[in-house]
Amino acid sequence: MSGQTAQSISEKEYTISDLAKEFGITSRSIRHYEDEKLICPERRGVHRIYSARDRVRLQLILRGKRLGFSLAQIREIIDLYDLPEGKQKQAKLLIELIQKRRDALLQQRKDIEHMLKELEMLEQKLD
Amino acid sequence: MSGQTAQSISEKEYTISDLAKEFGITSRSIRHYEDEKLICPERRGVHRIYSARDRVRLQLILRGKRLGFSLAQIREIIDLYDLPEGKQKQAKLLIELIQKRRDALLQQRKDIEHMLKELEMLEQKLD
DNA sequence: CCTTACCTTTACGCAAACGTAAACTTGGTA
DNA sequence: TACCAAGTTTACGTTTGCGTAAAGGTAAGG
Repeated sequence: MSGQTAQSISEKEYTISDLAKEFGITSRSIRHYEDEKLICPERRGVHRIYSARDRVRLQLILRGKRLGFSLAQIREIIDLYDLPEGKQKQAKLLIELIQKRRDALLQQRKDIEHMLKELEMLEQKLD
Repeated sequence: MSGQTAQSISEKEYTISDLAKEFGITSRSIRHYEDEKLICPERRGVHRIYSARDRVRLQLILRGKRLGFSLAQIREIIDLYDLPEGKQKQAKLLIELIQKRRDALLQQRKDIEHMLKELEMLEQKLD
């Protein structure tokens, strides 16, 4: 076990390779996401310590990647979640962003339905 | 109108810029897909002539792109559609491929549902 | 024949997203 | 205390997916 000595449960901590292994990526990738300001773990000395919250961020990043977003786009989206709870001044701008995002996702969902049907037909053709 | 003189209807032909305009991409991209063996239009002299079938291929390519596949992956998928109607010898191998493809798509669909819900919540937060 | 609009190939350029090697620090274990 | 696995930074290399000239061929109209 790594990074688990004696701390309040549910406030888990992770090393970079903990997360790398869990999500099947390299440490290099995770550091790269940090370079690109997508995640910013605590430092204990020089070592990176990832919180449960950081882990969730990483999940969001990977989900975004699976959906074909660029890291820059993913950062935009993630930043939406981190509104200081009071800064709704730019709400209108954000709504537009969200709208666009949703349109793209709905298109993707259509694309997926299409492909699934076509794969199904292909499979039947192969009997 | 371009590339439309007097030919049997439903056997339409398209120039490269016809398709580029229709799908909102550049001719350069289409030629690039050809370089990568994703599409292979007829040549009339030196000019490319795209059939209705080619058009469909291009649609498949773009759909694949929207889904985040690489051109190489898209070629694999497209090649599945072009089985010489008799070569089901490797059917088993193909079924595996299809299975994997479907799993990835189902995962993506989940991802999209996730994101759509979260975007919905975000939007409500901004009232 | 000349212009104009569109097509062609060739080839170098570039940003994104890491891979990879080098060279060093750190913290737990023998 | 000496060691070793795992962490760190720095920096250059690689692949993918086109962009973007450069330099010219082609087809139709005037």
